Amino acid sequence: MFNKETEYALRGLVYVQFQQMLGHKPGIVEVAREIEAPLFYTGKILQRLVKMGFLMSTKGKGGGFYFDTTKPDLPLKTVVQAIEGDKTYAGCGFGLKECGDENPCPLHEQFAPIRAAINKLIGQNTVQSLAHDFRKGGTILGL
Amino acid sequence: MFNKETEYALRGLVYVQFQQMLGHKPGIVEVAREIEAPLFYTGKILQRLVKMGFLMSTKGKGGGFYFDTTKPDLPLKTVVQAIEGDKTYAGCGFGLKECGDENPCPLHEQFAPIRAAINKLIGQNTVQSLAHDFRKGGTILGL
DNA sequence: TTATTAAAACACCAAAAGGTCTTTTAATAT
DNA sequence: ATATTAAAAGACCTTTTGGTGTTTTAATAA
Repeated sequence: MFNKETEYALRGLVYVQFQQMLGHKPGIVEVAREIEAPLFYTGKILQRLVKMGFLMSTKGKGGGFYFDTTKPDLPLKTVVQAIEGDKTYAGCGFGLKECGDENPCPLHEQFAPIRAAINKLIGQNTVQSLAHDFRKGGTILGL
Repeated sequence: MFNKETEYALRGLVYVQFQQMLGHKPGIVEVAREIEAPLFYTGKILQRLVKMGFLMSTKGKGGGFYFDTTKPDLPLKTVVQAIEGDKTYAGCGFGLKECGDENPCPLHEQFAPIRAAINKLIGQNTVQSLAHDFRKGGTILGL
């Protein structure tokens, strides 16, 4: 579905938010271990998320990653869009730029409801809502 | 949705089948032009499809690509699977190997119906059915 | 004020995806 | 037979993705 960077980013963000709910500010080593993603790559991705403004961080002792609680909840779609663009949830199955309701590819009509469902899913679910679900147990973030 | 190779392959296959319905056996140059894909890359992809047994070809004068009409219709899923595996229509949104009904990621339940719909779509539609639709007009294969 | 800690910055590397081009082989029409 | 045509084979090349590692900077606790 999504590329590796997006997958690690989503899992990492949900994990950080989950820890924040517990009053903890995790660092790169902890996040990478818990979401079972490559250590250095996870660090790079978290830092990119900070630069993109999705996440905050502090250096030094007691440092780590956390969310600005004054900001609104973060929809998955916003993160996906920022990392890999809209190719996953928009765009034609045949790769045609002109494909649309007026000028459809042979799959367009059948694909439209699926695309709409994906859009809805990643537009409505947020890092916060998923962290909340995760906290209640029954879901996993690693392996 | 799909990667470039898959997109060009699907468009190319549908175009070849469409031409076959008209009693014509197109070559690389014609296919690449009509589906508006890179010439040499299209050639490479069509040749791969021949090696994979999805398509037939003859060299020399009057040569080109065509389908073995004694074979059953070719579902898109078979082509997609052969080129890029099942990552697009199977697998977890969070990239977790263990994710499933027993051990779900936070998105699993919501994603399940979408994956099922994609599976159905590419499992039911075939190169032949799309070529038939294309022949009736109203759909495009290029741009 | 100086160790210590942890993120930021940056350099680098490997594999895969996407794409181009030339040479070889096979079919066919003359 | 041979010229012509068109696919097959294969050698490269570029960009993107995925990943690793070291050095620098900033925060804090002692």
